[in-house]
Amino acid sequence: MHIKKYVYFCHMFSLAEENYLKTIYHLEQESKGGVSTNAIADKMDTKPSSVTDMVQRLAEKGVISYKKYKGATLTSKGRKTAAGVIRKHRLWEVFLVDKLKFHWDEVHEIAEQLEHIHSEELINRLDKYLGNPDFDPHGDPIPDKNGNVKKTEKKLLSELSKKQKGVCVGVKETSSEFLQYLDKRNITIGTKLSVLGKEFFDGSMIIQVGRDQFFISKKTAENLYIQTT
Amino acid sequence: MHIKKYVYFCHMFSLAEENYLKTIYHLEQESKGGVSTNAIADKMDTKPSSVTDMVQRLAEKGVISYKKYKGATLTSKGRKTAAGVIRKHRLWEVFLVDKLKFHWDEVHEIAEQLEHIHSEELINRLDKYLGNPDFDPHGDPIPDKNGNVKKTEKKLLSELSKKQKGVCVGVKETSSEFLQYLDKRNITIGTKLSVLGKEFFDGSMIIQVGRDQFFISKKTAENLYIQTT
DNA sequence: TATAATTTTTAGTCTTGTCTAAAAAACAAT
DNA sequence: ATTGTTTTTTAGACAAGACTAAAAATTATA
Repeated sequence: MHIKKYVYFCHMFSLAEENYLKTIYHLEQESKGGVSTNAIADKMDTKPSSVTDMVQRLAEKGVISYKKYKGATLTSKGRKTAAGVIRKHRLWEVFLVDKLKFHWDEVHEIAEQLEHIHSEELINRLDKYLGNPDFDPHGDPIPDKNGNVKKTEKKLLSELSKKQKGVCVGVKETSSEFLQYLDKRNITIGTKLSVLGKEFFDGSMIIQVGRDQFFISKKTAENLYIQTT
Repeated sequence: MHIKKYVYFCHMFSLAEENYLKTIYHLEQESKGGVSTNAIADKMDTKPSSVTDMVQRLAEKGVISYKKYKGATLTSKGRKTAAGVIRKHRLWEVFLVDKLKFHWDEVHEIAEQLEHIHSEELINRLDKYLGNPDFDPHGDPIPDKNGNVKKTEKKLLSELSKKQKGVCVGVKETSSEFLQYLDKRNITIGTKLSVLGKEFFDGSMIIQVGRDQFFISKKTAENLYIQTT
């Protein structure tokens, strides 16, 4: 429990605050309405009580709106801050893959640290140096300087039905286990694939990639973003 | 005052700890013998009492040796850790200047943040990407993976006497005021210069740079490293 | 609608890293 | 050798961010 003693006006956010904002940003997109305390705690691997505490302080700072028991929502100021952190994360990922030749399954944790480096000038120069990329190595869009993301109409592979074709444009899950699994099957951003069959009872699929055909579980299909063609 | 309750064995150092180690490393080189509490406090802009506290905890962790009232000295483990931080700092500075085209007076603060990113793989790849540089943009040597620095026989400009010549190989002071001052006089790493005259009573000098001749204060001369030729 | 289960919040504690004020040690000077 | 000054250390407090245990609010269930 924290007792508020002084009001302060600093526009810099701590590492912990930035992580909370980022998490709330992501959770907001998945589920409409306020983001619940437990959902945040789950995603951040902390306890709900810690979340309540922080969320109340963030509300005081004006970056989220929050009513007790009703969950949290980002204000426009909060959303912009969160998008800024995500922008940095994704730009650094591009740097790590394009320039330092890291593999796409190795960059997440390092980018988690780099996203908290504070320097507007740095990120602008990095952006330019990388050729103003629109997507990170996992196909996620990079927010612009104002925090805007152009949304693309992508679907989960699991939403496609038999005979539909498309291009892999991103992954939802970014764990190295999953990414390495995709590598073994030669699936990466830009890979063309088509659905040969879909099983109703377990959601599994048979897909074609190049001249290979193989089985894909529901879980896999729910973590691959496709742009249908 | 901190009470020690549990012994722990983690080999990761916090941001604050890394900064203390780095500071002690630098202070050790300037003055022989243990580094005093006040010296650390001065350099880090903290209070001596905070230093005592931290220094005692660092001693428990085995990275410095410390006797009450006698100052602190890095152990080999501590020195290696400190050199690792400095290695990262300087490699990032090279990146910022060489790749992102920052000016040498703009990189210090950003590198202060980047030096705390934890990833061995990252720094090895960065090193390679930059062409395994030996010196940072200010002429300071970059420690190798094991924390060893090859020492060069450089002198301060203030140590030279009339008619001696040399090449600027580094700066001691790295404030942007000083670096911008040097820029105005076209002095940078690699600049050849010669001492035309030296005034005894105030340590000022007349030097030649290219076809320009100008006056230089004692303070300036004490912050420029020269390799005599 | 009353009760049970779940979610969320409060209260209190802990750790790291900081601070101030005061005590103690070390150094300087008569 | 005693006194004074400086340096260093101790003691106690505070803030951020986390935790546990318990209380309160909400939601689900019968």
